[in-house]
Amino acid sequence: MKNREIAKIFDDIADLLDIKGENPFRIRAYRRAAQNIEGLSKDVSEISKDELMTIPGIGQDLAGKIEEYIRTGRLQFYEDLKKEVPEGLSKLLSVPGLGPKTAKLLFEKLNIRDVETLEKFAREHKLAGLPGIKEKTEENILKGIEILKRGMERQPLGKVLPIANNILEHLRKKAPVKKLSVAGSIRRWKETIKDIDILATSENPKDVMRVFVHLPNVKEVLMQGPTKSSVILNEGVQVDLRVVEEESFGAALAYFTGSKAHNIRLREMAVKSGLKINEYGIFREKDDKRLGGNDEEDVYKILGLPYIPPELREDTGEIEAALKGRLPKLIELKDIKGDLHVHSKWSDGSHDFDELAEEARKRGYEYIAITDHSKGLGIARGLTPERLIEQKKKLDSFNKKSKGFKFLSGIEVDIRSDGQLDLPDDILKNIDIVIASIHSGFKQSIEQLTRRIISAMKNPCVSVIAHPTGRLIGERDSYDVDMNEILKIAKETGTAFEINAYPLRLDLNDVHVRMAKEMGIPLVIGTDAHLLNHFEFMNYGVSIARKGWLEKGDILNTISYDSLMKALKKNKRIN
DNA sequence: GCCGTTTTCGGCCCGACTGTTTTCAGTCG
Repeated sequence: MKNREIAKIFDDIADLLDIKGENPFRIRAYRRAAQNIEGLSKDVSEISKDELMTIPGIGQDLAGKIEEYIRTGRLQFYEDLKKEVPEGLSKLLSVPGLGPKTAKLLFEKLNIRDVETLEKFAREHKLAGLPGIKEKTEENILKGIEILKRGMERQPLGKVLPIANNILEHLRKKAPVKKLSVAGSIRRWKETIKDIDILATSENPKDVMRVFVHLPNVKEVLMQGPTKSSVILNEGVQVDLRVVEEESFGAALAYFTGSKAHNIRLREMAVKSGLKINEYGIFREKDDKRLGGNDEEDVYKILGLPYIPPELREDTGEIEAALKGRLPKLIELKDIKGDLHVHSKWSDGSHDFDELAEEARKRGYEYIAITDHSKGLGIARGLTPERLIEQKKKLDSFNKKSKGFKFLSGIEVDIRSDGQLDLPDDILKNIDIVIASIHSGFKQSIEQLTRRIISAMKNPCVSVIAHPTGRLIGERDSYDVDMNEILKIAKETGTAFEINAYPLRLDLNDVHVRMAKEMGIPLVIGTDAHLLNHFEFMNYGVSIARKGWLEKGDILNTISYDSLMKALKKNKRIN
């Protein structure tokens, strides 16, 4: 899978061209191509050149460049460009508020080519005096470097979303708001978030802003105006609040939800039909007559499109699908009939079966799978064969007495570093759902890790591979696996893949989910709950599924207990 | 660099804010 690598290179090229002051549309072409390749649900190295050119934003030239990179492992154009523009220079662009023009200026006039030097010069007031730069700009550059250093760039959704919800609740209670919504990447359920965007309507915007900048966890007010205010919270996240007119709420919501690429496509379509879209509404170009904008649906309807859910708005084919009437009917939380990844007191979970059953019933579930760790994870008090058998007996007797709710006996069995499972087959074959996953040896080579997972999938007892890439967002990168290869084998073995809904995992991610769907691999969503309130994470799992274009029928735990048990047996090829 | 029932060349989204300016460039979303 070279998709990420190539996307990164195209993005780098865009940065370098940007600094060179190249044609902005050429730069945009590279960025768009990068984004579309990253979001691609196929392995680029398996796509012919002709087919590459059918990807939006990839033409003759870029298809050739992709081919060159796959064939030779390098891209001459990129190498030449790096010689022309010093490498560190593009790092300057990661300083918020500092763009390509300033980076170029700093390099040419002062030979600044890294952030450290930039900070030194700014502190010593050596930047002021350059054209367009005075004291205030120096200050802003230092502030930008500060933000960069504090790692305030992007934070995991799982950390930011609860903060955003708290703010919404506070504003609803304390401020004179009418309509109120989160927008931006949170609303699109991106896995990492740069800042929290909130949109409101009010008859008294000033009061709303006053309440906002006095939120209890505000650390610094960046700006405060009648329609827009920005603050930084103690948690290190920036929050922007915009108050708009009632009649513009829909247009503004669409606008501030993005993505930018999605918006650009919509506006291009609008222009071609003699229309204009901005954050105030949708207008007829010739006489500026306003056609709509109160509701978000207006924007799509007037363009002749069905409503596109926020999770899909990434310009990764959703507009084309909408035009053809082929948008998926996305899975919803209410479709989920049970959680297939739950830990109990028997290993490192905190609750017994009765507590878990009660919580599950409260959420309207028909079943949950108890999937404790296996013995290899000593630290989590993993189950020995004996304890697993004992646990299954307990669950069976619970099920006999229970009406309308069932436990699946399960296990999250460790895939050892040699690819062997941590428990013997003659034990596993009697368990309803065997989830295999990796908890050690992350540093192995891509070949080793891929082989490890494949050998687990080839074991007929294994129904599901859990958190297949092992990442913890913002803490630990994915380990190296050949996802394309693994999914191909999954297709052969009938193994399902998990969307682990634990907010720091979200593993598979949306791109892999979509890839799995297109390859016909069954998926399950599990929360990996260790506490009762972790059941709440199902929301994240469903959203990643939605972001991966999944429908109800693509997820196994949307079916009834009986059908699920049948499906698991069939997948395991055991009669 | 991409793209096309008006086009294979000449277009390519839109607006706000900031800091530097005296009409605008740079950056951002």
